[in-house]
Amino acid sequence: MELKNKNGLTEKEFLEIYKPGDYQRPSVTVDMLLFTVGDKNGIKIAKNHRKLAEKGLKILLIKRKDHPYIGKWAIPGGFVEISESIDDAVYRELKEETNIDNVYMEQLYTWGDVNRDPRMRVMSVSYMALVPQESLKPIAGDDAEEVRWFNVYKDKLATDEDGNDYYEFYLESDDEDKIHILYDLKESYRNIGKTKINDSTFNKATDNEIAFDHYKIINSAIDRLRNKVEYTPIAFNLMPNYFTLTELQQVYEVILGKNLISANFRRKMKDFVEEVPFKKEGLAHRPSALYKYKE
Amino acid sequence: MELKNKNGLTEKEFLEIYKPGDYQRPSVTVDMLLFTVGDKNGIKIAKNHRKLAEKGLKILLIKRKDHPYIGKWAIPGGFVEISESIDDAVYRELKEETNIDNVYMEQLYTWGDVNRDPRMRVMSVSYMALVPQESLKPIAGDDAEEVRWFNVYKDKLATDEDGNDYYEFYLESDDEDKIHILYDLKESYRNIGKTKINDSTFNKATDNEIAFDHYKIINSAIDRLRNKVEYTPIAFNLMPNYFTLTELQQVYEVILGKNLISANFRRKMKDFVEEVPFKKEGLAHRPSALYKYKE
DNA sequence: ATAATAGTGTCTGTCAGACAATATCGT
DNA sequence: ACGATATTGTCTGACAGACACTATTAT
Repeated sequence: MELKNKNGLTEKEFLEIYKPGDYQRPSVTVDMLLFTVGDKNGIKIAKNHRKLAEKGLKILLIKRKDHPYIGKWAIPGGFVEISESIDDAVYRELKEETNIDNVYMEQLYTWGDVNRDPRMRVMSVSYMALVPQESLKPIAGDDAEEVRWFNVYKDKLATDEDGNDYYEFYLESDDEDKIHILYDLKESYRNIGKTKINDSTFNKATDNEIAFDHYKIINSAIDRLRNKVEYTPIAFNLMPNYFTLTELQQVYEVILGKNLISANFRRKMKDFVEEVPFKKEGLAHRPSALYKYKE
Repeated sequence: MELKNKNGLTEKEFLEIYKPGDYQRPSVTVDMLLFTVGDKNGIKIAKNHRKLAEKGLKILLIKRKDHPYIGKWAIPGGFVEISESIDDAVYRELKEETNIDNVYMEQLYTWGDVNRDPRMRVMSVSYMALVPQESLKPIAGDDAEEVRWFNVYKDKLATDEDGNDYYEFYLESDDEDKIHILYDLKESYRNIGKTKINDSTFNKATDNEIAFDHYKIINSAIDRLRNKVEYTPIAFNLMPNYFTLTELQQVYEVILGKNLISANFRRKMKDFVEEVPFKKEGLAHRPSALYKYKE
């Protein structure tokens, strides 16, 4: 059953003389969207009022130190080598740039517009992970002048009569030279056939921009993260070994961007946690039971 | 604010003299998983018994006419050109190979193992669509000797004490020279950090194989399709303008691979359909109301 | 009348949102 | 006792699965 092709070649013969064409190929990168939940020092400087919250959803960005987009903030990542799988590449980059191991990176989407990068054709496969802020020792590398956690917000402001949704979407760093990057975001809907498609339109509202199309990637990752946290135990990646249900609830609230009712939250978490026989004491109120992740 | 890099170049100057490195780049293809629901002529020739069903979930495959995997069945697709976006590529290929327009193709996953293709490094971005069988005029092209719809099944057989799930996963063509491609599929679970990951292990149980890693891609697309059909109106892409609720229910049953209770199904569909003022008559039973897709 | 499919009503349990009520600490 | 947070109970409405029951056609 040695099949031959129209030139009378077996597969072995075919492969021996096979030469890849010399047409142009794209470069392929992996981008890592690293999220965490951590303390927030700063306050909001945006259009609408917001209560001071003590924890915030954060994303790790690097400041580019060469063209293009020099000085702009970008999602960390790097090129996929010819001899490694895409998954291997993203875990390698994660280890190299943050020293993190043993975290599941979920593939989100592959971005393939033609002019994403002014140098050449670059496709980017984006991955996401939720990591404890402390677990990470970011290392500024060749591409990065600086590495920083940004609080990230996506709050719905309104829905118009056509069903378009308007959001305030912004990133903000806590550090002394506070950076605030604001986009006005409109999510509109159209039909292809009978399927409703979502289009996002960004208006840059501040000078401090994000490099490349990375604001689109961040926006889409937030949606995925919020969705994912609702039906998977992904948030437990952020918790220490023992934690209170209130601490866990805060993590969910920060990721979802809304307040939850504790009675309902506890009911929902019941099967995913297991009480341990000691408590968190020393505070001026009833001590809290501690729990660990179950299963 | 004309920023210069460490070599004293502005962005314009940098881009003018920029030369992409000569490192090797991967080839990138798009793969189109075209599903439909249609009449089934054949009967099952597999391990367990199955009632004869009149409709089946089908996927479009092409028979390769050159090495590698000559004579094997593969998902249609093609290379992404250097000057078109990935989305443009998949819609172009769809139009070229099937003459279909105006269908939403959803990006599923990007497959990037190193040895997917024995010729060279090829990454594949997979997309999925549900299309009416009649709307499609498949054209055998350069790569394809033949184009054919395969009934596709993924039935759970058992779960063992470790929580591994065992499936029968197979493809089968209706035509006179019936083709039957069977895999024994085990889905196991492991943890990376606190996240549960699914691994699929395939054992080829027949000689008629699928080209490349396309059986993995098909398997993962079925999961996505079943999930998607539960919470989006994607199935309406398969319906004609006017249809009965029983016909719609059959489509759902075929995609989900299980029977539904009509009272409950009707309740769930109530808001998505609108009755039209004529009926489907002429059959030896109560005539059915016709509906159209609403909104 | 019968076969066959169309269509309705209703009981059940589950689950989420809202919120009231009670518990237990340090001060 | 008071303030603060922890924890439980319970009412509600939405919804899904199961299934019994009624309706309407051709033969």
